[in-house]
Amino acid sequence: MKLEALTKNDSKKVQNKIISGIRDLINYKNLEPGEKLPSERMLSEKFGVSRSNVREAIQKLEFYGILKPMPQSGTFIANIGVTAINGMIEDILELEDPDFKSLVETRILLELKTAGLAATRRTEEDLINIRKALDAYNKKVLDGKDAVQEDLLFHLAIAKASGNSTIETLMLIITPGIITNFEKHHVCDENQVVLAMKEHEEIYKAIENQDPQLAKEKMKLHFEILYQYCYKTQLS
Amino acid sequence: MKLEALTKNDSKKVQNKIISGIRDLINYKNLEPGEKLPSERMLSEKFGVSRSNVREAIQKLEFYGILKPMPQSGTFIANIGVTAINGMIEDILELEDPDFKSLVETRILLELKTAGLAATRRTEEDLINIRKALDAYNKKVLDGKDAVQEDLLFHLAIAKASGNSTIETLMLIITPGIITNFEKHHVCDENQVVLAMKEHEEIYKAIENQDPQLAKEKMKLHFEILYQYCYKTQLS
DNA sequence: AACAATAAATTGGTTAACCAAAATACTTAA
DNA sequence: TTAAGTATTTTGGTTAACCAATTTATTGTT
Repeated sequence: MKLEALTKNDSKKVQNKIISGIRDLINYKNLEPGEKLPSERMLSEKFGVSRSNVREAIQKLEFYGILKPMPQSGTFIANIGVTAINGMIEDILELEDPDFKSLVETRILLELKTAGLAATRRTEEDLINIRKALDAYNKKVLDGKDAVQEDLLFHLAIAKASGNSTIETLMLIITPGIITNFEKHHVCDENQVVLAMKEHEEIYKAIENQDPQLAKEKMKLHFEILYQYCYKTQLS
Repeated sequence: MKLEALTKNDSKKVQNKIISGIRDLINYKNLEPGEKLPSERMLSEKFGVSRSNVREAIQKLEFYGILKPMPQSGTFIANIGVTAINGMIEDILELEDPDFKSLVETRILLELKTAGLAATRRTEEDLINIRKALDAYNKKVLDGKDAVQEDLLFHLAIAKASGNSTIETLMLIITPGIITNFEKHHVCDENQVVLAMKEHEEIYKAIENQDPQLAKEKMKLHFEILYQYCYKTQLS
């Protein structure tokens, strides 16, 4: 058996090792919320890894809001308590790559919400942006070209119009996974792509007329086929 | 006027500059999906920033699934098309820090879903974990101590039982913002904390009995007060 | 001309030294 | 003893050199 490098795999292992090490430190030393983590140099020495590895792990935990590095001062533990940090890190370590089904399920959940919210809160500017995205999609489809991206941008425009920055962020996070899985599963056939133009138009109209209930319904209709593809049952 | 350092602010500006620079590169050079980005060294020189700055920006875009660094080979652009990348980066650059309202709105959306899904899909092991979290919360409350963290862990246990890894990830992402804003707004008073024990119990029972509709209803009830605090209207 | 072998250049990852701001320890003056 | 001032240490951030895997270019052989 060859001694392979497996650099990418290793690097993830190293990062998880550091993250769990930080968790243990917080537990063992019982660091209070708002306290400082040991310095990056100490951590790299303690865990036997490079300082850049430590910095990467810290950046990841920073993304999840657990740590906050302060220049020339130290990295501070978020003021959310030891118990929460333990639970969160435990979950973060176990996080697996999202499967297509869970992506779709989540996307539909978010999209139905954004459709309703956008209908309620959309500004005139939002409307213009959605219209632009819609036209771009139609043009691509009528030219017989692939329009997966334009489709996504139409939906992201609605997300932005929802006035909920958190949902918008979450939509962005799941979007790449959606696109790559779409292409992998060959979800979009010719009929659906053309049908979607009409569905999009109806969604747009509902948002324009500020009818949340209708916008939600039309969005649900729009996702019916995709949902059935994943779950073999109707979208309730 | 003093020439202040503003290191933290600057570093964000630098990162955005790099990210938009990368976007422009992709547009201008019209890099096809799956192609390589210019090397980190070239980018750092082109943008007049350090290579570590470039690496950080790349790591951020990696998180959003737009870039994928390959050791000793290059950083590859996700196979999601130029248009989608443009739209996504545009949004990422404009992303603002989540406000409390949007956090709560999103949390309720996710929690109602996880409650229903957990009721349908929970395993025996899930049930045990939820029970544990529930007991931990009760103990803290009965001891008259703060139990915000234990509360969150109860809800995260339900999220895990939902069997939807994507939603679980999203819950984790919004959790720190929730906790810090909770403390800022002093949302939890004594009455609610005690009342929550009963509500939690009912949610648990519904999940145990695999009654999705009831679980969702009980969860909605559980969030009623918080929602009214944010929006001054009833949770529809 | 085509292909295999080899050498050079390029790549992301890693390491270690350095920087300026910040925190701490120490000294000094009242 | 206390408070102010100063020197030292510690900190995250930055830089540049280095590493090994990879890719590309070159050379050599048939």
